[in-house]
Amino acid sequence: MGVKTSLNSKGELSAQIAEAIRAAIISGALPFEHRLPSEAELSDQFNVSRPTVREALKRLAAQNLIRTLRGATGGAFVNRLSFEEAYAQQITTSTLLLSMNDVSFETACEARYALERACLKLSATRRLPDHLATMRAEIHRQGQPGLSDESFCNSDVAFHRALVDGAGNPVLSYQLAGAVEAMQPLMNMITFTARSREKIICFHTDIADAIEGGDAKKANTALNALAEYTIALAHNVSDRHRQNQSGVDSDQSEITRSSSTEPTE
Amino acid sequence: MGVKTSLNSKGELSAQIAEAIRAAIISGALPFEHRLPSEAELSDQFNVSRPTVREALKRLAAQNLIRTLRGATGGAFVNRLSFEEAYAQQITTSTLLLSMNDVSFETACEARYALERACLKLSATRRLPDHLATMRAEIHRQGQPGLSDESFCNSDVAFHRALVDGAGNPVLSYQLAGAVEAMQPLMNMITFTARSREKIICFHTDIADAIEGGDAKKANTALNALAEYTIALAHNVSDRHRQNQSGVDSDQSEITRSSSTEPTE
DNA sequence: TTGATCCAATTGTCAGACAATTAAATGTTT
DNA sequence: AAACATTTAATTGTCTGACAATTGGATCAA
Repeated sequence: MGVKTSLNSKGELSAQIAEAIRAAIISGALPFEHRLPSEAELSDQFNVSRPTVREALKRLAAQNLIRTLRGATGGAFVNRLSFEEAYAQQITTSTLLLSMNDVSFETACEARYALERACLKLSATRRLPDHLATMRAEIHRQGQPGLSDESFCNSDVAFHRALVDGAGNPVLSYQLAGAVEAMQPLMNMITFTARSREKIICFHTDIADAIEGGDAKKANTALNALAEYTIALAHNVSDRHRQNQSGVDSDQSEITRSSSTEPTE
Repeated sequence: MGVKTSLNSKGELSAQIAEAIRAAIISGALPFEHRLPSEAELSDQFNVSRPTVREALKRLAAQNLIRTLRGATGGAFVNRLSFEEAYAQQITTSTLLLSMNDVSFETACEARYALERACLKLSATRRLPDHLATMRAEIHRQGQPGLSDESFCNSDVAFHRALVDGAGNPVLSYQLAGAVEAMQPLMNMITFTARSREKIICFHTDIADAIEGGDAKKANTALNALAEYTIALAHNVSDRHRQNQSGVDSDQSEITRSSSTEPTE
């Protein structure tokens, strides 16, 4: 029996090994919770050293494909990708993509509201009392005086999450999580005046009312109004931004310290 | 100047280091194409060994956050996440999620068509001749006799990709790529009869006609019809499937060989 | 100036060791 | 026999030091 697996392709060994194992997982040859051979056995099978195997396993761990446990019964186990993990991955990827490709606020906004619009009909018929309660609660929170911009944006995200989750389709929620959450940094750029908050809350209330009444059409109208208003707000901000902006080129080259760091020596 | 960075938090060092660097990248402290310190310098800064640093870097590489190059001017460079890479990541994550959480065909289908519906309006007004041409070409291809099920599904995906891309919003395309592509394995399970293909082509034609005429409403109607029909088809298949299915439990424990492998000794 | 050669920096890989962790096996006491 | 403490073995996590492979630039010669 061919226990040894040769790798002919080119490139780094750890990448090849990671790819081989990933393919095995995706194909279903390695079922969930299945324990991979130990690092020592793998390095034997692939005829490489243990550090190389470890680099391969770390690659897979970074993609949530496996978890590793220490100890006598430890090892690397095929991870069942949960919706939670998928959400998180989706969000980080979306956030990075947006921040790295200077997507215009208009484009991102358009995408976000277009996607949300897709949920309205389902949400209007299926939303549970929970979702509605969350929406109402967030609206209330948004009306609190003295709420920071960041908190307001967080609440905004929570409101829309509830709206999306109301559709009762986890796949839909997963797909939209990235769109909604990834917008947050961009949203945070907008300094909401009291007046604009008031209007936004008004739109939110309209949406919640429509969802409560099962009126998808009315919800759609309200969401459209919110979308238009948001984009208009952003337009103002970006105009002001353009005026203030000069060629600022930060030249930091040190890695930012993690929260728990201290200079040594 | 504190060159050394201490890591107080718990867990594996390589994970902590990866997280610190990832945070620095996401925060923008490390701009694109910026070269990270060499592995030796990093192991100095974080006060760990080089293998540990390497594991951290491999984790980041697996997430497309950095690339590494060998040689005198080599090193690890902050990678600008392209839409292409983001697509690919999005698709693999979505595919895994669906295959690992036995999402019902109905749920996935509903999500997919709901998302697509979000693009119709934009696509009807913005689509370029290219998109329309692709849609027409794929429709034609779908009508070819003797086309394999897999090719038909591929063409189906291409058709819908064109529809989505017609909206002219890369963020939207990115978000939907996962939904559409991840459905393919599920779609492949359905054996399309000549009769059902004919109907699907009919719906596709209706959609293309509507998009060409800029009639979002008509396109919406056609897409709804297609969605209903697809789900009905799937229902039949899953019913038949249920009858045939008994508890099959494969117990493979070997890692599938990569395409270029051979048993040794 | 051009071309070939050498050099230094850097990542990729290896080997072997030890630390840390964990569950199971073993032994001991009640 | 049951409950508890101890040992043990397996496994991952980390370190050290070394060498190979690669690659751009420097050096030097024609």
